[in-house]
Amino acid sequence: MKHIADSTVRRLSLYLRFLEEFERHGHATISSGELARSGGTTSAQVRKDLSFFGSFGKRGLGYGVSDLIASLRHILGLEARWPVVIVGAGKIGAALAQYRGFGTHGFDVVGVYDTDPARVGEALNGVPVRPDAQLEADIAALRPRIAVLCVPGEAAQPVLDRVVAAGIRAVLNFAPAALTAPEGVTVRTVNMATELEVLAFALTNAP
Amino acid sequence: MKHIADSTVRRLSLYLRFLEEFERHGHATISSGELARSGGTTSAQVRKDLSFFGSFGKRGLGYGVSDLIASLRHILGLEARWPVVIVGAGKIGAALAQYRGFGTHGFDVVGVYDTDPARVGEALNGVPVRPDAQLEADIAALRPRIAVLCVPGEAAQPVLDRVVAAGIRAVLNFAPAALTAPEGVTVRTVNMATELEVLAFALTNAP
DNA sequence: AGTTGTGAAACGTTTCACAGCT
DNA sequence: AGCTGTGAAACGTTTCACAACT
Repeated sequence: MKHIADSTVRRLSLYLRFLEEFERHGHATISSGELARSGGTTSAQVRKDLSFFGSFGKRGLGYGVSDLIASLRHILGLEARWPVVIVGAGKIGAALAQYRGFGTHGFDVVGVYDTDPARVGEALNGVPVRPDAQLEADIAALRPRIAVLCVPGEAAQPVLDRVVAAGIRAVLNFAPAALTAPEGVTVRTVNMATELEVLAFALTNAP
Repeated sequence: MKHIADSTVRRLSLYLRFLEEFERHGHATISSGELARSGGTTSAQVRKDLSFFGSFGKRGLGYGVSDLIASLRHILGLEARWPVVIVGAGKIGAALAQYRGFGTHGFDVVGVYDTDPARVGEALNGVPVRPDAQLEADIAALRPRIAVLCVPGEAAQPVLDRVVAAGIRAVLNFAPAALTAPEGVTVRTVNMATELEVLAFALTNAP
């Protein structure tokens, strides 16, 4: 398949959110224009994004809401559930482990790991915090496909290396660190400092 | 000034992180190539990013680390501290309020707000949780420039409208909702579901 | 010799505009 | 008549390559 832009995939995810909303409201069809308005983009952009994967609409009518939901779930790889491990049971890790949205969107937290013996044994939303030393064995046994890193900045690269060695190929990093991973491993970093600095820049250079 | 791409601003923030690291290690100068290697980009990209704002290096030598730190802090608007309010003292809001990185990067949490009387009065990292009804009055009094939204999805748009009406022009949104704001208001949304779905897509379409 | 700063070229993404289908 | 799907055009971003400078 032709390479798909990151921005396109992010918009597909957004479209899916709105379609689910539309379905709850009982709408059966939707046009690219309506979808665009919800997502802050244009109708041409919506049609182009979808066109990379096939044609899902009916000319003159628009898209069937539930059909398009099914197509998007297929495209995004959401037909099966994804097991996830969270590494780090500090404030952020614990908050994420208890976030209901994980489960409702098809992701299952199968383990939370921490080096602090005081935190091990605690149960977060039904998932027990396990010793960090167990990480590799559990990845081998439970076969999670995604790791979420919520460790201190200086621990992030070593933990990334460990989960990659254990077979993980997708990582969501909340640690304040820029990470390097081998080819074939996808890492997305959410960095609070960068987000705030982009806002500070916008405010500083406001009209 | 010519419009600066979002991607450029994000990289400038990253460069600043690395330069601070370099300074702690006692390095006095750095070349665009070294900076690029740390940040996962190219030397041409580093030079181009900086060139939008002026010329900060010495040909044949590279950049003075502390000079470039000062320049980047100036460009990003980090010479004064930025007061911030956090709306929502649930798991994520509380975790953020206690995150030390806020303070060390020049942002001061001046208030945390929640509708739940059980949470009001609690102190998070020295900042008391105040009643949601106080939000407008406190924004008027304390003049924060940035609001961080950690409320449930359905509350996000109403809260955004309130903080905008009260004078806020930059918002970091952790609520699972796509928000619309008037011209002149910058909103950045960090959406867990989207981040995970981008990873699921990458895994599904792996080589 | 080494590295910056920057126009020009290459590349990628978004928007346009319309043929084609319902 | 109305809306999709899509090549082509416009636009934006990154990479190249080299003159300018230390």
